[in-house]
Parts: sequence; C-alpha cells; structure tokens
Amino acid sequence: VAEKYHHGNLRAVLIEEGVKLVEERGVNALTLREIGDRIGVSRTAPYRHFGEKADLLAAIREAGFSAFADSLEAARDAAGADFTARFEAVGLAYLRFSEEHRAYFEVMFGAGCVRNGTAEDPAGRRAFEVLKGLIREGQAMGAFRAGDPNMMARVVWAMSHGIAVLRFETDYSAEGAGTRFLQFAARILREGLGV
Amino acid sequence: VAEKYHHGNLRAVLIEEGVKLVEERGVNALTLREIGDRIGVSRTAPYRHFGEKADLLAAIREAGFSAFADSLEAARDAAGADFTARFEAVGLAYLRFSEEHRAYFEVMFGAGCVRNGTAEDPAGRRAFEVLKGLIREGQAMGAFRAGDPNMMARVVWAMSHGIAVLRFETDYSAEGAGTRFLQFAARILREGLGV
DNA sequence: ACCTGAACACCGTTCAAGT
DNA sequence: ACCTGAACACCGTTCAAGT
Repeated sequence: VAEKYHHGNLRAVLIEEGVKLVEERGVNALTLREIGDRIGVSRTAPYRHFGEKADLLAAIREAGFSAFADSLEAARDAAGADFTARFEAVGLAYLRFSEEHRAYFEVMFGAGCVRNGTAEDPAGRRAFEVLKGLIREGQAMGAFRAGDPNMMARVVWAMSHGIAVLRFETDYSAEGAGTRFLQFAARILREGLGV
Repeated sequence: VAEKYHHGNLRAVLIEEGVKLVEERGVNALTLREIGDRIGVSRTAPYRHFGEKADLLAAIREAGFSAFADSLEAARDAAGADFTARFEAVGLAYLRFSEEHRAYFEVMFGAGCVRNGTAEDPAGRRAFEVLKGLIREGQAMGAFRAGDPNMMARVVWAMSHGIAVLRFETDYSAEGAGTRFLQFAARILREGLGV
C-alpha cells in the first residue's frame, strides 16, 4: 500500500493532498504531519522532497500559477473574435478561478507565503501576458488608447484581483448580481482605457 | 512592574504588542505565548481578555479598520475643494495605509482571519462610505455619470485594494514610479466613471 | 477579578537508524 | 534512495489553584 510512494511520485501526492487540506480547512490548517497521516506515510517522509513546510507551499503556489495562466489563456481562446467578449471572458476567468480553486488562490496570494509577487513566478508572468496581450489587441483595433501596455494591464489586473479578494458578491459563476457587477466593472475599465 | 496590568489595561497592551509582533515578523508569528512573555505576563493571562487567539486577531482587525477609516476621512478632508484632488487623495491614503500599517492591513484582509468581509465591520463600512460619498460628490458636480453609487464605489475600492495587495511598485509614498502609476490608475477610473 | 504553574494534545524539524 | 521512531523546542488551550 505504501509501496506506491516508492516510485518517485510522493512529491506529487504531497502537493495534491496539501491542496485538498487547504481547500477543506484553509492554509493555516496545512500541516506536514496531517498530510503524512492522510496519505499513509511517516511524518518525516515529506522532508525527502521538501526541505521545509514553506517549500511545499511554494510548490503548491507554482502549480496554482500554472493552472491560473492556463485558465486565462483558455478563456481568451474560447471567447471568439469579438474584443469586448474576449476582454470580459478573461476577467470572468480570473474571478472563476478564485472561486473554483480557492486553495490555490489562497496559497498564491496569501500572507502565509514569504516569497510573494506574481512577477517572480514564470506562470505568473504568463498570466500577466494574457492581460497585456489583450491590451495590445485593444490598441491595435482602436478600442484602447495609446499608452504603456504594462501600466494598462496592471490596472486591469488590480481591478480583477480586488474584486476577487474582496468578494462583494458570493457567487460570480452563476447568472445574477455577481455577473452584473462584473460586467459593470468591465465596462468602466473599457471606457477608462478607451480612446 | 506587572502591577500596571492590574488596572484593566492589559487588553489594550495585548492588542498593541500583537500589532508590533505582526509588524516585525508577520501574522503567522503572532503567538499568545510570546506576547505574554514580551509584556511580562503569564501565558494564560491573555485568556482573561480573549477567549481564544482568533478573538485577539479580531480585536486587532477592528482597531485596524477604525484607523483605516480615520485615514481615509482625514485625507479627504485635508484635500481641499477640488474634486480630482479629493479623489486622488483618498486613493493615495488607501495605499499609504497599506504601507504604513502593514500589520493592521495583514490582519484586516489576511487569510488567517475567519470572519472576513469589510461590510461586517462598522469601521469598514465607514471607510466604504468615504468612497461612496466621493462618488456622490462627483455625480453632483457632473464629473461622474449617473448610476448606483454602491457599484461605482465598489469598483474604486476594488482597484485600490488590488493595487495595494499586488504591490507592483515597492513604494507609493515617495515621489516616483509608484505615484505615477497611482495617478495613471486614478485617471482611468475617473474617465471610466465619467459622463 | 485577575493572575499563575502544570498539563494535554498538537506543531515543525532533526537525527540516528533501518531497507 | 527512500522511509521510520524517538526526541527537542515550540504552539493553543484548559484547569486547579493562588492573591
């Protein structure tokens, strides 16, 4: 039974179980000992793969940013050709990710992590590039004014992140007050960035 | 020496020392035991005033929201009559608070706290009212379009919060890239909300 | 009322061993 | 290489006492 961890996949299992634990009871309940117990491994086994607890959190963080960037790219690509639709789709994807991957989101942006900053993570940069690319699209088609795409993308990122973190509405997935507010916010951004 | 805590101010001292600890080493380093040691009181003394650790954090949070609302109001009142100046002053105050009161900010919005949500805190609502009042000012003088002041204030709050949390620039207090970005973001918001 | 010391059930982390 | 058990220095929290 414990034999399956003798093949080098313990690391992945530790990450997976860690995410589950955070999902269930928050990042403060993440405990190397409990993870070990849950997957049937000794308390010190995790130290084979992670020098300390913070390193496991960093690995979860990395996986989270990677999934995050994937989500934004997928939403953009699935939205078709209409620019406004693409813009809103990516914003919605940001919010959806924060809802559907609470654990990742908490570890990615939580205070528990020492090494913060999305710019330090390759996948974090990839996610940012989705926003920046969208700004460039808008500029190319004349919907957005000229200006530094970095600054403009940061404004969009900050607004999305603020909405995700403050969570004014409880649900941004279903049709309702949440999606209405999101469209409202997206319109203000588009008009503020507009020519 | 310990006598000074026999007059009912232990509660306040606990909060104060807790804030210091968070400032120095982050919210995860906040420990009832260490606070007790630091102020020269037994390990169980804090339990006279706070049923559990989370209650001390909640008290710090409350004090933080109160100081936060004070900051925003003071910035608005000190900004004079020009609407754009008032709008930017409050945004800047939001960012400054997050820098100068790192500990408060971390506890107020951190994942460690169970009872989140600014709307549940009276001072949190007071801070929100500053933004909402500013929206109404803008509407009254014809700078902002008609629309639900609640929704519009949320957009401003979200943007401010996102910038504060993501901390693209390291310093928003001094003159430099930080303040330039802030003015850029404020302009986009004003134009997005404009008539 | 407010404070104390001892105790319990947890942590992260280390280390000497085991296969 | 990968895993284990015992151990150390920490936590939060409780409880029977002390003044």
